[in-house]
Amino acid sequence: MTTRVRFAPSPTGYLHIGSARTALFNYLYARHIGGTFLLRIEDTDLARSTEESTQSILQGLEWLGFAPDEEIVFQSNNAGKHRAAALKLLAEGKAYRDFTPKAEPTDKSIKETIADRARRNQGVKSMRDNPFRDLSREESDAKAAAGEPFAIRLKVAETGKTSFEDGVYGLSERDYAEIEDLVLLRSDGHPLYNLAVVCDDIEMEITDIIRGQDHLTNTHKQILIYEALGKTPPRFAHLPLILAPGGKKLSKRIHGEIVSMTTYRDHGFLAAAFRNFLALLGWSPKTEQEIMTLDELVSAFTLEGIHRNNAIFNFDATSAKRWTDDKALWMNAEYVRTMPLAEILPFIKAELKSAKLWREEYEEEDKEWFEKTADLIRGRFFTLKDFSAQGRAYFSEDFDFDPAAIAKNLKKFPDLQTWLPELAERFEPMTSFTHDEIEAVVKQFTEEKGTKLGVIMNGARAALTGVAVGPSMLAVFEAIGKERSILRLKSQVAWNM
RNA sequence: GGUCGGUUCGUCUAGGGGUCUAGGACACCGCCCUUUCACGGCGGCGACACGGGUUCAAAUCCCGUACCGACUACCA
Repeated sequence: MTTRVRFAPSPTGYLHIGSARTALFNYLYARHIGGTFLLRIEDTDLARSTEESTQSILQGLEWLGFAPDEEIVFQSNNAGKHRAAALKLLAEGKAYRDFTPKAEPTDKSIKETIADRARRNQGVKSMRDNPFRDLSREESDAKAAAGEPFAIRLKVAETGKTSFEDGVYGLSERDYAEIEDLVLLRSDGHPLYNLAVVCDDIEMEITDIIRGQDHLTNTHKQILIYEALGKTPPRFAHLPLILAPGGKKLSKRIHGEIVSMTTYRDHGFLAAAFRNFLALLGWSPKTEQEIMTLDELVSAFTLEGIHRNNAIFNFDATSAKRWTDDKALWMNAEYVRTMPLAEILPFIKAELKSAKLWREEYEEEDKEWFEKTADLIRGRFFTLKDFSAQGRAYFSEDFDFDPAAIAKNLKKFPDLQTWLPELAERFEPMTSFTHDEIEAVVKQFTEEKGTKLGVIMNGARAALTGVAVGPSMLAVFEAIGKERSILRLKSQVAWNM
């Protein structure tokens, strides 16, 4: 039997970082053993699920490169089957109708209500004391026929325990006494999560369920449903959670866009880099290699490398520099700088296009220049956005000057206001404008002025690129070209700022 | 409250009885290189939650405590 795994998000928000990692691990696991990777959208919570969210999740997955091997399953389409399964269990006596009126919602938070109730029931209430649990079939049928609303609950045995071997957490056992007669079907006829998941996983022939650790205790309930349905449960593996700094839950409400995958795409992250970063959160190849291609991740991935403790996604919302995890940023920079040029070129092109800096010549007569320049400037970039921001001066005459760069490299040396235009004049007669020739001219000029090379070079950098950082200035002159260099050295724009 | 799980540098992690004066990465700091720099090179700072056991030997095994987390719903 071939291995089949699924990623099953509920569309109540965008694809967040924890879900993205769950998708990644499922994907890596499937590819590692030549299995099938499936996607199921768990949209049974009609009140919270939105089409917009589904699209956002799909976009996130597409960006990361995890295309499902078969058609996407929408859980809401299977409600009829889930209902039928509940009815079947009812007919077989494995479930019963509970005529207890639905509890009224309180104004307290849901979590608190649950904890309160649990405390109150402590040592008082048994999990099996539902008055309708042992109602005779005749009585139950009669009440139902009379139109009394009811929910269908699974009849959990009095004694015994469920147990399974978790792929990450090891043996997990739970006494039946700890598990209530869970509701399968609501009184309004809607199936509940645990039933829906089990039914769908059976129908999709899922063999391995890899999901967040928050489902670890749910697993016991689900195993009970598998058993009632007469099916063998699949293998389970639970993943540690990804938490916010301080060890708190990472949530959309308090952490905002930082948890959304689309944020990273929109901030110039390379999917390959983010994937790589995500893989190392909660999993380790147990080697010292950290930069890994997808193929390397696939072949190194095993459940044994997954941790049992939660990981923290580290960031500082109050800092512009650390708006997201340092390591994610570093990883992306590493990819931007060292990826094979041919692989990153399409991404650079897309970035320039969206910034309206792309010119068709870059693919024709200026192809060589473009590739050489892109390769030159990426050495100090962190994200794709840098190509259109810090790198803007290479592709456009309309670029901004960084005030700090002007102050530090230009205005601090007032002589430069006349020197730079003079240097431009030295460039004018040059027939070959390349590294060695430029160096000779600039050095000669520097000596004549009795100043330091750095003063001229840094001043020129600010004038030519608007920023204080970049590659070797000789290479910059070459990349900007003779004509544009001359124009920018002569320009007084920066001086008037 | 109960059940279950977790706890190695600030963060991601290696290590699973002796090789640990605990290794790597990010961040931070310093030095070097350099025309600048957020490049590169070298170095530094920095952790086994706590308390008991077991053992010749414990970061590693056992117990307890603390802290964190999940679940405890006619949410998913």
